[in-house]
Amino acid sequence: MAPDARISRLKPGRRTDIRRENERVILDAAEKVFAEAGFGGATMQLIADMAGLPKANLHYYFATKEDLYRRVVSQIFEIWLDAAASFDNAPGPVEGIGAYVDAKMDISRRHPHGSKVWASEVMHGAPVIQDYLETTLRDWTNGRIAVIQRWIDEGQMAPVDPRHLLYLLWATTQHYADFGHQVQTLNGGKALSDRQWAEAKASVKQMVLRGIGAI
Amino acid sequence: MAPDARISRLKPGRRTDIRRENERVILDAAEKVFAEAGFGGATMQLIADMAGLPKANLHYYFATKEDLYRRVVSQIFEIWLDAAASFDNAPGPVEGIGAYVDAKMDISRRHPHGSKVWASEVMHGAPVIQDYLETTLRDWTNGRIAVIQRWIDEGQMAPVDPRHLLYLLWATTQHYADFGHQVQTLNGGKALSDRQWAEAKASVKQMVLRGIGAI
DNA sequence: TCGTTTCCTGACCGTATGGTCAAGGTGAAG
DNA sequence: CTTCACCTTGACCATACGGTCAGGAAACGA
Repeated sequence: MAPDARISRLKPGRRTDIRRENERVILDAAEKVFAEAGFGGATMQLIADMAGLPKANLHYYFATKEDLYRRVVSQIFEIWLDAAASFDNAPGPVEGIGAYVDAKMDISRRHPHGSKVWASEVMHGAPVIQDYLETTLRDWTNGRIAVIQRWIDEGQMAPVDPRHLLYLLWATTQHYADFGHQVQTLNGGKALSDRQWAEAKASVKQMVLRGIGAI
Repeated sequence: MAPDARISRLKPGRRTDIRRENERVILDAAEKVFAEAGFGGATMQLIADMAGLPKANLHYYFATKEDLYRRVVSQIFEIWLDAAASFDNAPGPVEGIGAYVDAKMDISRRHPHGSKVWASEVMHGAPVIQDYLETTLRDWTNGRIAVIQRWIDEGQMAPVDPRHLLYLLWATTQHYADFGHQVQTLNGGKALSDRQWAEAKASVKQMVLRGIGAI
């Protein structure tokens, strides 16, 4: 309201830190709760408890449950896109797809909650991120299909349907996050060790690269 | 109460039909609603509307929401196990895994709701079917691992880790159900045609069988 | 110190949900 | 027809949920 010629730039002071830190804490808690209980099963009270804040405080930073959920999903999509970059600038499928599998497996290990929220969102018909699917994801997919097709044309891999290859990659790498509980149960109830994660990566890469005739 | 020497066996009369039919209608509606909204997001009212029955009638057949959910999940597990039979009595991986992929892809197409409910259940930590995971699923998995290992020992396929092969199979085939909305969006918003389903099956089988060195 | 903005939170509210119940309807056996 | 077990359902209840709000505390700038 007060007219001021100078653009008042926010110096990173304590106030800013408070907001940023609280938003981070709430988003982390929300991601976990949404992943474990689903959107419908999650309650603001549960998220508040997980974040160690009063429920009313959540509504100070995020107007509604939907807003909070939207932010969580967007955050995941960003991570997803970052991994997608591993695909680019690779001379061939061995490097490109190999790096992509590595990146996606790392995400499954480091962000299992996020992966579950994403899966849940898509399974329920993508009510929140439908526009992302139709724009960003579609464009990214078409771009990658072109790259794969080029590799095929160059004789670097067998002529498989690029689309179904991408689905196989997405499905398999995300399985270790989304179905992590099942994987763990079948692993004697113990979470995969560093060694087992490395073996999983290697196995997936071997099967995929061999499956497309790249090795 | 009335003492009767003869065991009064229920002849399949109209009464029995009513119960069976209503339970079927309710279970079908519940499967759909649970798949679309998740357990927490599903409401008995929604299921009742979908089934075309008053809500109170649902509670006549199923005491609680949890009971209804439990029945839905069990039903899915049965279908899942039936498909697993495709694996057996195959002379080698081409026939065995080929048939298994076919069966699982068919399930993804015919029972997408069931697949989503199962996925959701596992993602949320399998609160209801944890015992199934630890008994039936674990036994089935170990049995199949033995079969795959035998094929490897016989030189019918490359020495891949059987466990990760199973995960790849589960993940990929179920992807077409669980992420069906995403697949459809990337297919121009149209559901896969008969032809496209056949192509998907063929692509998956080709990549997998080649990936394990069976073809 | 004072004024202003931002942050915090206990108490509260309207609504929707899972579940109950009592009263009535219905099919079929005797 | 009578009887009885089974089925049906509108009305109701306690609870839990998302969201609001007023009033106070804390963090700045001047």
